[in-house]
Order: sequence, then structure tokens, then C-alpha cells
Amino acid sequence: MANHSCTIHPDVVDDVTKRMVRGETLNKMSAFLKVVADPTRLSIVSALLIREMCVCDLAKLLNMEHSAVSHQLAVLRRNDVVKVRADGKVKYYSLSDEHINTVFSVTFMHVNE
Amino acid sequence: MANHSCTIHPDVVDDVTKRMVRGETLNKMSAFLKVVADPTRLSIVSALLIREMCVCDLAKLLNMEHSAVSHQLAVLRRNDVVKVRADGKVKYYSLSDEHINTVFSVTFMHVNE
DNA sequence: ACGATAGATGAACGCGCATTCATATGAACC
DNA sequence: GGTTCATATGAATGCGCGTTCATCTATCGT
Repeated sequence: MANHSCTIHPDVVDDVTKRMVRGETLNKMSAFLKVVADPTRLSIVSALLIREMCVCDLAKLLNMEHSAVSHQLAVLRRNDVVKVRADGKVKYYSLSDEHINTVFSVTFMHVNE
Repeated sequence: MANHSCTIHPDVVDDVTKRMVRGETLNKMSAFLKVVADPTRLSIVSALLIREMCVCDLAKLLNMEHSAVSHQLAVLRRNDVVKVRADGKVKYYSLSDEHINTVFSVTFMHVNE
């Protein structure tokens, strides 16, 4: 893939290759960040940080169709960002992990310089 | 956009609407997360966490073309994730912010359960 | 000044993925 | 059992964006 090798510091490349995070771990990290990077899903996270909510209220809150909300919740569920609690026909979603909270907070601080 | 309103808990919707992060702040957060969510850019961040590097070495390290690396570095630069130091014709990139470090670490812990 | 090397940038292709539409499941109430 | 309400899911469309190719700028050495 790479063209004419013009590596300036082979020793640096070797050293970093050994020590950096890569492979499957990096793919998983990328996948997780992609999940929360989507504006719609980040809105959902932002709401669930305050309290658990049902799909119906989330749809109203975000001014979206139920279907779209449900699709995004499925993505969040598959990636263990949210968990579900059923109460009759209503299903309540909440965050499943403290890490989400931390990532959200740090990102919030970052964009506010 | 939303269809027949079937809101179950109007009070909850009102409350969360007032307290949740939204609007421009949320867009900025989403944009930042998208930037670091890309596998290629996350690899670059992973490498720069260890030490500053030049484009040439990064290309070798990631087995990519210089052009692709340069494009991604431009994205990272525009979003204040990395900063540049010029030394002759060689340019050394490094992370510009401690927040990146935190987001990376927390994400790493998250994917390792 | 000229060639060589490091990097940047513009344009275009191609794919991943979010939204939409339509339909399906599943629980509650009669 | 059938209807209604809350949510889920499958298929199809459309667009954002990462990669590639080609070109351009800038800096060093001679």
C-alpha cells in the first residue's frame, strides 16, 4: 500500500509499533466512538444522562419518528451503551456504563476549551 | 417531523429538554468524537500518545500512502486534536490537548470491560 | 538555480450508514 | 380472539466522508 519507503527514523517506527494500541482493540475503540459520535445518538445519551426514558418520550424530545429513534437505540444496545427495562408494553432505556458518562463529560469540557 | 404525538410523560420531556446538552454544543461534541472515531485517525492518535512523529514515519508505521496520512492530519489539525512543529522540511505532529488522552484512556478501558 | 525530498491540497470515486417507508412483534384491555 | 398502543425490524434510498490519483508548494543540498 505504501509507496517508496522514505522513513526518516526507523528506530522510532519500530519503537512505536511495539508500544501503540492497534489491531482488534483499536477497532473496538473506533467502533464505540463511532456509536456515540452520531448527533442523534449523542442526543439520546445526553438525555439518558439525566434520567431513564421510554422510546415515545425520546421521540417527542428529539422531534423524531419512533422508527428512527428505535433504530438508533438498537445500535446503542448492540454496543452496550444503553440497557432496557420493560414495564408492560413500555420500555425504559438508560445508560449501561459509567464510562459513557466520563467520555461525555471530557468531550463537553474539550469543546468548551 | 414527528408523527402522532403519543407522549407518555410530558413532564419528563419538559424537564429533560431544559437540562440536557443540546444545540451547537452537542454538534461540536459530535464533530470532535467523529474526528477521533475514524480508525485511521485513532491509529494516529494512538501513535502520537507515545511520542511526536513526522508524516513520513506515520505513513510507514500505518502502512499508508503519505497523501492519506496528510489528509487525516489536516482533519485532526482543523479540529485542534494535533499540533505541528516544523524542523526544516520535516514536520513533527503531536497531540495538542490532554483531553484527547483522557478520552482515549477511558475508551480503552471501556472496550476491555 | 536546479533537482530531490517532505508534505499539502483539489477532484472524483465508492462505500458505509442514517433516515424513511412499510410491515411485524408483543403486551394490555375489552 | 381481536383491537389498540408501544416498539422493533427489514428493505431501499441518499448523502457524507475516507481513500486514491494527480498536482502543487516548500525547503534543503549542491
